[in-house]
Amino acid sequence: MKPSPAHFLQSLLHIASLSHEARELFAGKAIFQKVKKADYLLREGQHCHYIWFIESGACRTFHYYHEKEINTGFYFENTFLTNLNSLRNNVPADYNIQTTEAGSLWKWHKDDLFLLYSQSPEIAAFGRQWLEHLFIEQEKHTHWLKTNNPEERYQSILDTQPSLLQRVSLTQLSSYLGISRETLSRIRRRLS
Amino acid sequence: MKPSPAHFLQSLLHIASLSHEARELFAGKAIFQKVKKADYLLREGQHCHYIWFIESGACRTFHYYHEKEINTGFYFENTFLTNLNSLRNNVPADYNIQTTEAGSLWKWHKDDLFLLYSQSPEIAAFGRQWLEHLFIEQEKHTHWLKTNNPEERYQSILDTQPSLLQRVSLTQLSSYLGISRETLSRIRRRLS
DNA sequence: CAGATTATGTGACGTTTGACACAATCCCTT
DNA sequence: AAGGGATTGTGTCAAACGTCACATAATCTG
Repeated sequence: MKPSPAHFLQSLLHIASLSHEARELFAGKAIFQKVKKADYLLREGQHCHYIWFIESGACRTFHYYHEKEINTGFYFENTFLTNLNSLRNNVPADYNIQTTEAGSLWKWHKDDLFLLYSQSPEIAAFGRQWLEHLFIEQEKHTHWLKTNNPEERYQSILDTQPSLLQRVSLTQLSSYLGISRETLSRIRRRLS
Repeated sequence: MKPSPAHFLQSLLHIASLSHEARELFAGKAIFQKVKKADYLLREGQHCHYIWFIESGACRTFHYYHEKEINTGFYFENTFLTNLNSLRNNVPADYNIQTTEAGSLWKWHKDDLFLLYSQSPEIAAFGRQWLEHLFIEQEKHTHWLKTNNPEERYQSILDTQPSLLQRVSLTQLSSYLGISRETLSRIRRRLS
Protein backbone atom coordinates (compact mmCIF):
# COMPACT_ATOMS: atom_id res chain seq x y z
CA MET A 1 0.00 0.00 0.00
CA LYS A 2 1.32 3.37 -1.09
CA PRO A 3 1.99 5.75 1.78
CA SER A 4 -0.59 8.48 2.00
CA PRO A 5 -1.05 11.54 4.16
CA ALA A 6 -4.82 11.05 4.17
CA HIS A 7 -4.59 9.04 7.33
CA PHE A 8 -2.58 11.65 9.15
CA LEU A 9 -4.92 14.41 8.12
CA GLN A 10 -7.52 12.71 10.25
CA SER A 11 -5.71 13.95 13.30
CA LEU A 12 -6.73 17.48 12.32
CA LEU A 13 -10.42 16.88 12.62
CA HIS A 14 -10.54 18.87 15.83
CA ILE A 15 -9.64 21.92 13.79
CA ALA A 16 -11.82 21.34 10.77
CA SER A 17 -13.83 18.51 9.34
CA LEU A 18 -12.98 17.02 5.99
CA SER A 19 -14.83 14.26 4.19
CA HIS A 20 -13.12 11.11 3.02
CA GLU A 21 -13.38 12.27 -0.60
CA ALA A 22 -11.86 15.66 0.10
CA ARG A 23 -9.06 14.06 2.08
CA GLU A 24 -8.25 11.80 -0.84
CA LEU A 25 -8.29 14.73 -3.25
CA PHE A 26 -6.04 16.72 -0.97
CA ALA A 27 -3.75 13.77 -0.36
CA GLY A 28 -3.46 13.20 -4.09
CA LYS A 29 -1.29 16.26 -4.47
CA ALA A 30 0.96 15.53 -1.51
CA ILE A 31 4.68 14.93 -1.98
CA PHE A 32 6.50 12.74 0.52
CA GLN A 33 9.81 13.92 1.93
CA LYS A 34 12.24 12.27 4.35
CA VAL A 35 14.31 14.71 6.37
CA LYS A 36 17.42 14.48 8.48
CA LYS A 37 18.05 16.56 11.55
CA ALA A 38 18.88 20.22 10.83
CA ASP A 39 17.70 20.15 7.21
CA TYR A 40 16.46 23.47 5.91
CA LEU A 41 12.98 23.49 4.39
CA LEU A 42 13.31 27.21 3.68
CA ARG A 43 15.99 29.85 4.10
CA GLU A 44 15.66 33.58 4.62
CA GLY A 45 15.68 35.30 1.26
CA GLN A 46 14.24 32.34 -0.63
CA HIS A 47 10.70 32.17 -1.89
CA CYS A 48 8.45 29.70 -0.13
CA HIS A 49 6.62 27.39 -2.53
CA TYR A 50 5.24 24.75 -0.18
CA ILE A 51 3.19 24.06 2.84
CA TRP A 52 4.43 21.12 4.89
CA PHE A 53 2.69 18.65 7.11
CA ILE A 54 4.81 16.97 9.77
CA GLU A 55 4.15 13.24 9.91
CA SER A 56 7.02 12.66 12.31
CA GLY A 57 9.84 14.81 13.59
CA ALA A 58 9.96 18.47 14.49
CA CYS A 59 10.74 21.85 12.99
CA ARG A 60 11.52 25.34 14.13
CA THR A 61 11.21 28.78 12.56
CA PHE A 62 13.87 31.35 13.27
CA HIS A 63 15.59 34.42 11.91
CA TYR A 64 18.84 36.22 12.66
CA TYR A 65 19.16 39.50 14.48
CA HIS A 66 22.50 40.97 15.51
CA GLU A 67 24.10 37.64 14.53
CA LYS A 68 21.86 35.79 16.96
CA GLU A 69 19.16 33.26 16.19
CA ILE A 70 15.68 34.33 17.25
CA ASN A 71 13.41 31.29 17.43
CA THR A 72 9.81 32.13 16.76
CA GLY A 73 8.03 28.80 16.56
CA PHE A 74 8.30 25.07 17.22
CA TYR A 75 6.26 22.56 15.30
CA PHE A 76 5.69 18.86 15.91
CA GLU A 77 3.75 15.87 14.58
CA ASN A 78 0.41 16.42 12.86
CA THR A 79 0.81 20.11 12.24
CA PHE A 80 1.09 22.18 9.09
CA LEU A 81 3.65 24.87 8.64
CA THR A 82 4.79 27.28 5.98
CA ASN A 83 5.96 30.83 5.55
CA LEU A 84 2.60 32.26 4.64
CA ASN A 85 3.81 35.76 3.85
CA SER A 86 6.29 34.46 1.31
CA LEU A 87 3.89 31.84 -0.04
CA ARG A 88 0.95 34.17 -0.47
CA ASN A 89 2.58 37.48 -1.30
CA ASN A 90 5.43 36.15 -3.45
CA VAL A 91 8.07 37.89 -1.38
CA PRO A 92 11.38 36.52 -0.07
CA ALA A 93 11.04 34.76 3.25
CA ASP A 94 12.13 36.73 6.29
CA TYR A 95 12.67 33.64 8.41
CA ASN A 96 14.06 30.11 8.10
CA ILE A 97 12.29 26.82 8.54
CA GLN A 98 14.57 24.02 9.72
CA THR A 99 14.02 20.55 11.07
CA THR A 100 15.18 19.92 14.62
CA GLU A 101 14.67 16.17 14.45
CA ALA A 102 14.86 13.62 11.67
CA GLY A 103 11.47 12.54 10.40
CA SER A 104 9.07 12.50 7.48
CA LEU A 105 6.96 15.21 5.95
CA TRP A 106 4.33 15.69 3.30
CA LYS A 107 4.37 18.85 1.25
CA TRP A 108 2.04 20.57 -1.20
CA HIS A 109 3.12 23.05 -3.84
CA LYS A 110 1.31 26.36 -3.54
CA ASP A 111 0.00 26.09 -7.10
CA ASP A 112 -1.60 22.76 -6.24
CA LEU A 113 -2.94 24.20 -3.00
CA PHE A 114 -4.61 27.14 -4.71
CA LEU A 115 -5.97 24.80 -7.35
CA LEU A 116 -7.43 22.54 -4.67
CA TYR A 117 -9.03 25.58 -3.04
CA SER A 118 -10.76 26.49 -6.28
CA GLN A 119 -11.77 22.91 -7.07
CA SER A 120 -13.22 21.98 -3.73
CA PRO A 121 -15.28 24.29 -1.52
CA GLU A 122 -14.70 21.79 1.23
CA ILE A 123 -10.93 22.07 1.00
CA ALA A 124 -11.26 25.85 0.76
CA ALA A 125 -13.29 25.79 3.98
CA PHE A 126 -10.70 23.56 5.55
CA GLY A 127 -8.01 26.05 4.58
CA ARG A 128 -10.00 28.88 6.07
CA GLN A 129 -10.59 26.99 9.28
CA TRP A 130 -6.94 26.10 9.51
CA LEU A 131 -6.11 29.79 9.16
CA GLU A 132 -8.64 30.68 11.84
CA HIS A 133 -6.94 28.23 14.13
CA LEU A 134 -3.50 29.57 13.25
CA PHE A 135 -4.51 33.16 13.82
CA ILE A 136 -6.18 32.42 17.16
CA GLU A 137 -3.09 30.61 18.40
CA GLN A 138 -0.81 33.38 17.19
CA GLU A 139 -2.99 36.02 18.84
CA LYS A 140 -2.95 34.11 22.12
CA HIS A 141 0.81 33.84 21.88
CA THR A 142 1.12 37.59 21.37
CA HIS A 143 -1.13 38.35 24.32
CA TRP A 144 0.85 35.93 26.44
CA LEU A 145 4.10 37.68 25.54
CA LYS A 146 2.70 41.09 26.48
CA THR A 147 1.00 39.94 29.65
CA ASN A 148 3.53 37.75 31.41
CA ASN A 149 7.06 38.38 32.60
CA PRO A 150 9.85 35.94 31.71
CA GLU A 151 9.39 33.80 34.82
CA GLU A 152 5.64 33.55 34.26
CA ARG A 153 6.20 32.68 30.63
CA TYR A 154 8.54 29.83 31.52
CA GLN A 155 6.20 28.62 34.24
CA SER A 156 3.29 28.49 31.82
CA ILE A 157 5.36 26.38 29.42
CA LEU A 158 6.04 24.04 32.33
CA ASP A 159 2.34 23.94 33.15
CA THR A 160 0.78 23.68 29.72
CA GLN A 161 3.31 22.10 27.37
CA PRO A 162 6.06 20.44 29.41
CA SER A 163 6.83 18.18 26.44
CA LEU A 164 8.25 21.23 24.67
CA LEU A 165 11.13 21.20 27.15
CA GLN A 166 11.98 17.65 26.16
CA ARG A 167 12.30 18.53 22.51
CA VAL A 168 13.88 21.96 22.24
CA SER A 169 17.08 23.16 23.81
CA LEU A 170 17.04 25.88 26.44
CA THR A 171 19.08 28.06 24.14
CA GLN A 172 16.38 27.77 21.51
CA LEU A 173 13.60 28.24 24.03
CA SER A 174 15.11 31.40 25.48
CA SER A 175 14.74 33.49 22.35
CA TYR A 176 11.25 32.09 21.91
CA LEU A 177 10.45 33.45 25.37
CA GLY A 178 12.13 36.74 24.50
CA ILE A 179 14.92 36.45 27.08
CA SER A 180 18.60 35.56 27.18
CA ARG A 181 19.90 32.05 27.60
CA GLU A 182 21.43 32.94 30.98
CA THR A 183 18.24 34.45 32.36
CA LEU A 184 16.31 31.32 31.45
CA SER A 185 18.93 29.22 33.21
CA ARG A 186 18.54 31.32 36.37
CA ILE A 187 14.76 31.19 36.22
CA ARG A 188 15.01 27.41 36.14
CA ARG A 189 17.17 27.43 39.25
CA ARG A 190 14.73 29.73 41.06
CA LEU A 191 11.77 27.51 40.22
CA SER A 192 13.36 24.26 41.36
CA MET B 1 -29.68 56.55 -1.16
CA LYS B 2 -29.42 54.02 1.62
CA PRO B 3 -26.00 53.90 3.26
CA SER B 4 -24.08 50.81 2.28
CA PRO B 5 -20.77 49.30 3.27
CA ALA B 6 -20.18 48.06 -0.27
CA HIS B 7 -18.29 51.19 -1.11
CA PHE B 8 -16.02 50.95 1.88
CA LEU B 9 -15.23 47.33 1.16
CA GLN B 10 -13.52 48.54 -1.98
CA SER B 11 -10.71 49.83 0.17
CA LEU B 12 -9.85 46.23 0.99
CA LEU B 13 -9.06 45.22 -2.54
CA HIS B 14 -5.37 45.21 -1.75
CA ILE B 15 -6.02 42.29 0.56
CA ALA B 16 -8.44 40.35 -1.58
CA SER B 17 -10.47 40.94 -4.67
CA LEU B 18 -14.24 40.82 -4.58
CA SER B 19 -16.60 41.26 -7.49
CA HIS B 20 -19.37 43.84 -7.50
CA GLU B 21 -21.97 41.11 -7.08
CA ALA B 22 -20.22 39.51 -4.13
CA ARG B 23 -19.78 42.89 -2.49
CA GLU B 24 -23.48 43.57 -2.80
CA LEU B 25 -24.33 40.15 -1.36
CA PHE B 26 -21.94 40.70 1.51
CA ALA B 27 -23.17 44.24 2.10
CA GLY B 28 -26.77 43.02 2.15
CA LYS B 29 -26.23 41.41 5.53
CA ALA B 30 -24.43 44.37 7.09
CA ILE B 31 -25.90 46.20 10.06
CA PHE B 32 -25.05 49.84 10.57
CA GLN B 33 -24.01 51.05 14.00
CA LYS B 34 -23.16 54.52 15.30
CA VAL B 35 -20.78 54.51 18.27
CA LYS B 36 -19.69 57.03 20.84
CA LYS B 37 -16.25 57.18 22.32
CA ALA B 38 -15.48 54.41 24.82
CA ASP B 39 -18.43 52.21 23.83
CA TYR B 40 -17.87 48.51 24.35
CA LEU B 41 -18.43 46.29 21.34
CA LEU B 42 -17.54 43.24 23.42
CA ARG B 43 -16.61 42.58 27.03
CA GLU B 44 -14.47 39.84 28.54
CA GLY B 45 -16.68 36.90 29.44
CA GLN B 46 -19.31 37.64 26.81
CA HIS B 47 -19.73 35.65 23.64
CA CYS B 48 -18.77 37.42 20.43
CA HIS B 49 -21.46 37.24 17.76
CA TYR B 50 -20.23 39.79 15.25
CA ILE B 51 -17.43 40.89 13.06
CA TRP B 52 -17.17 44.65 12.67
CA PHE B 53 -15.90 46.88 9.92
CA ILE B 54 -14.77 50.36 10.93
CA GLU B 55 -16.10 52.98 8.55
CA SER B 56 -14.88 55.81 10.75
CA GLY B 57 -13.46 56.00 14.24
CA ALA B 58 -11.11 53.69 16.09
CA CYS B 59 -11.14 50.71 18.43
CA ARG B 60 -8.80 48.94 20.77
CA THR B 61 -8.62 45.43 22.16
CA PHE B 62 -7.47 44.95 25.73
CA HIS B 63 -7.71 42.67 28.73
CA TYR B 64 -7.00 43.06 32.42
CA TYR B 65 -4.06 41.54 34.24
CA HIS B 66 -3.28 42.35 37.86
CA GLU B 67 -5.88 45.13 37.71
CA LYS B 68 -4.08 46.74 34.80
CA GLU B 69 -5.22 47.15 31.23
CA ILE B 70 -3.10 45.35 28.65
CA ASN B 71 -3.74 46.80 25.22
CA THR B 72 -3.21 44.27 22.47
CA GLY B 73 -4.42 45.96 19.32
CA PHE B 74 -5.51 49.25 17.75
CA TYR B 75 -7.82 49.37 14.78
CA PHE B 76 -8.76 52.25 12.50
CA GLU B 77 -10.78 53.05 9.37
CA ASN B 78 -11.33 50.37 6.74
CA THR B 79 -10.38 47.41 8.88
CA PHE B 80 -12.31 44.44 10.18
CA LEU B 81 -12.11 43.29 13.74
CA THR B 82 -13.66 40.65 15.94
CA ASN B 83 -12.76 38.23 18.68
CA LEU B 84 -12.21 35.26 16.44
CA ASN B 85 -11.65 32.73 19.20
CA SER B 86 -14.98 33.54 20.79
CA LEU B 87 -16.78 33.87 17.46
CA ARG B 88 -15.50 30.63 16.02
CA ASN B 89 -15.17 28.40 19.05
CA ASN B 90 -18.23 29.60 20.95
CA VAL B 91 -16.25 30.39 24.06
CA PRO B 92 -16.42 33.49 26.29
CA ALA B 93 -14.17 36.29 25.09
CA ASP B 94 -10.90 36.72 26.92
CA TYR B 95 -10.49 40.35 25.87
CA ASN B 96 -12.57 43.48 25.41
CA ILE B 97 -13.23 45.44 22.26
CA GLN B 98 -13.89 49.12 22.89
CA THR B 99 -14.09 52.20 20.71
CA THR B 100 -11.49 54.87 21.36
CA GLU B 101 -13.16 57.44 19.13
CA ALA B 102 -16.74 58.13 18.10
CA GLY B 103 -17.58 56.91 14.62
CA SER B 104 -19.63 54.51 12.57
CA LEU B 105 -19.34 50.77 12.06
CA TRP B 106 -20.86 48.00 10.02
CA LYS B 107 -21.33 44.63 11.60
CA TRP B 108 -22.24 41.13 10.43
CA HIS B 109 -23.73 38.43 12.63
CA LYS B 110 -21.65 35.27 12.64
CA ASP B 111 -24.60 33.20 11.45
CA ASP B 112 -24.92 35.47 8.42
CA LEU B 113 -21.18 35.34 7.86
CA PHE B 114 -21.05 31.55 7.85
CA LEU B 115 -24.08 31.48 5.59
CA LEU B 116 -22.39 33.85 3.17
CA TYR B 117 -19.32 31.65 3.18
CA SER B 118 -21.39 28.64 2.19
CA GLN B 119 -23.41 30.55 -0.41
CA SER B 120 -20.56 32.26 -2.19
CA PRO B 121 -17.20 30.67 -2.93
CA GLU B 122 -15.97 34.15 -3.69
CA ILE B 123 -16.88 35.45 -0.25
CA ALA B 124 -15.39 32.31 1.27
CA ALA B 125 -12.17 33.03 -0.59
CA PHE B 126 -12.30 36.62 0.58
CA GLY B 127 -12.66 35.41 4.15
CA ARG B 128 -9.72 33.10 3.74
CA GLN B 129 -7.58 35.83 2.25
CA TRP B 130 -8.55 38.20 5.01
CA LEU B 131 -7.44 35.56 7.53
CA GLU B 132 -4.17 35.07 5.68
CA HIS B 133 -3.58 38.79 5.94
CA LEU B 134 -4.53 38.82 9.63
CA PHE B 135 -2.26 35.92 10.45
CA ILE B 136 0.70 37.36 8.57
CA GLU B 137 0.34 40.67 10.39
CA GLN B 138 -0.01 38.95 13.74
CA GLU B 139 3.04 36.80 13.06
CA LYS B 140 5.08 39.85 12.11
CA HIS B 141 3.94 41.56 15.29
CA THR B 142 5.06 38.59 17.39
CA HIS B 143 8.45 38.44 15.70
CA TRP B 144 8.83 42.18 16.24
CA LEU B 145 8.11 41.80 19.94
CA LYS B 146 10.69 39.04 20.33
CA THR B 147 13.34 40.71 18.20
CA ASN B 148 13.39 44.33 19.35
CA ASN B 149 13.96 45.94 22.72
CA PRO B 150 11.55 48.59 24.02
CA GLU B 151 13.44 51.52 22.52
CA GLU B 152 13.64 49.83 19.13
CA ARG B 153 9.96 48.99 19.28
CA TYR B 154 9.03 52.60 19.95
CA GLN B 155 11.39 53.82 17.26
CA SER B 156 9.82 51.51 14.71
CA ILE B 157 6.37 52.86 15.56
CA LEU B 158 7.75 56.34 14.97
CA ASP B 159 9.22 55.23 11.66
CA THR B 160 6.45 53.11 10.23
CA GLN B 161 3.18 54.28 11.76
CA PRO B 162 3.64 57.72 13.33
CA SER B 163 -0.10 58.32 13.00
CA LEU B 164 -0.63 55.76 15.73
CA LEU B 165 0.90 58.21 18.20
CA GLN B 166 -1.68 60.81 17.25
CA ARG B 167 -4.57 58.52 18.02
CA VAL B 168 -3.66 56.43 21.06
CA SER B 169 -2.47 57.64 24.43
CA LEU B 170 1.01 56.82 25.63
CA THR B 171 -0.50 54.92 28.52
CA GLN B 172 -2.33 52.70 26.06
CA LEU B 173 0.68 52.38 23.80
CA SER B 174 2.99 51.32 26.61
CA SER B 175 1.22 48.05 27.36
CA TYR B 176 1.00 47.41 23.63
CA LEU B 177 4.80 47.70 23.51
CA GLY B 178 5.09 45.49 26.58
CA ILE B 179 6.64 48.14 28.83
CA SER B 180 5.56 50.45 31.64
CA ARG B 181 4.12 53.90 31.09
CA GLU B 182 7.12 55.54 32.75
CA THR B 183 9.66 53.66 30.66
CA LEU B 184 7.91 54.78 27.49
CA SER B 185 7.97 58.36 28.74
CA ARG B 186 11.72 58.14 29.33
CA ILE B 187 12.37 56.53 25.94
CA ARG B 188 10.60 59.49 24.36
CA ARG B 189 12.85 61.91 26.19
CA ARG B 190 15.95 60.01 25.13
CA LEU B 191 14.93 60.01 21.48
CA SER B 192 14.16 63.71 21.30
C1' DC C 1 -14.21 79.55 31.64
C1' DA C 2 -13.11 77.14 35.93
C1' DG C 3 -12.61 73.16 38.36
C1' DA C 4 -11.94 68.46 38.04
C1' DT C 5 -10.10 64.65 35.90
C1' DT C 6 -6.91 62.36 33.13
C1' DA C 7 -2.48 62.01 30.86
C1' DT C 8 2.35 62.69 30.89
C1' DG C 9 6.95 63.72 32.87
C1' DT C 10 10.43 62.97 36.37
C1' DG C 11 13.11 61.74 40.61
C1' DA C 12 14.61 58.00 43.65
C1' DC C 13 15.53 53.41 44.48
C1' DG C 14 15.34 48.46 44.39
C1' DT C 15 15.05 44.53 41.19
C1' DT C 16 15.70 42.26 37.03
C1' DT C 17 18.03 41.43 32.96
C1' DG C 18 21.82 41.18 29.60
C1' DA C 19 26.65 40.62 28.48
C1' DC C 20 30.88 38.56 29.16
C1' DA C 21 33.81 35.07 30.96
C1' DC C 22 34.49 30.64 32.25
C1' DA C 23 33.27 26.18 34.55
C1' DA C 24 30.59 22.07 34.55
C1' DT C 25 27.82 18.86 32.32
C1' DC C 26 25.66 16.45 28.67
C1' DC C 27 25.83 13.84 24.22
C1' DC C 28 27.31 12.44 20.14
C1' DT C 29 30.51 10.04 17.40
C1' DT C 30 34.06 7.06 16.78
C1' DA D 1 34.92 4.00 26.79
C1' DA D 2 37.13 8.36 25.45
C1' DG D 3 37.50 12.53 23.28
C1' DG D 4 35.47 16.69 21.53
C1' DG D 5 31.80 19.78 20.66
C1' DA D 6 27.63 21.59 22.16
C1' DT D 7 24.67 22.81 25.91
C1' DT D 8 23.79 24.49 30.38
C1' DG D 9 25.06 26.67 34.81
C1' DT D 10 27.06 30.50 37.41
C1' DG D 11 29.81 34.66 39.05
C1' DT D 12 30.36 39.57 38.33
C1' DC D 13 29.03 43.94 36.93
C1' DA D 14 26.76 47.55 34.36
C1' DA D 15 22.58 48.89 32.21
C1' DA D 16 17.68 48.74 31.77
C1' DC D 17 13.30 48.43 33.71
C1' DG D 18 9.43 48.65 37.13
C1' DT D 19 7.34 50.76 41.02
C1' DC D 20 6.06 54.39 43.92
C1' DA D 21 5.50 59.15 44.68
C1' DC D 22 4.53 63.46 43.16
C1' DA D 23 4.76 67.43 39.85
C1' DT D 24 3.19 69.36 35.65
C1' DA D 25 0.47 69.58 31.50
C1' DA D 26 -3.41 68.59 28.77
C1' DT D 27 -8.17 67.58 28.30
C1' DC D 28 -12.83 67.09 29.53
C1' DT D 29 -17.19 68.67 31.44
C1' DG D 30 -20.66 71.34 33.07
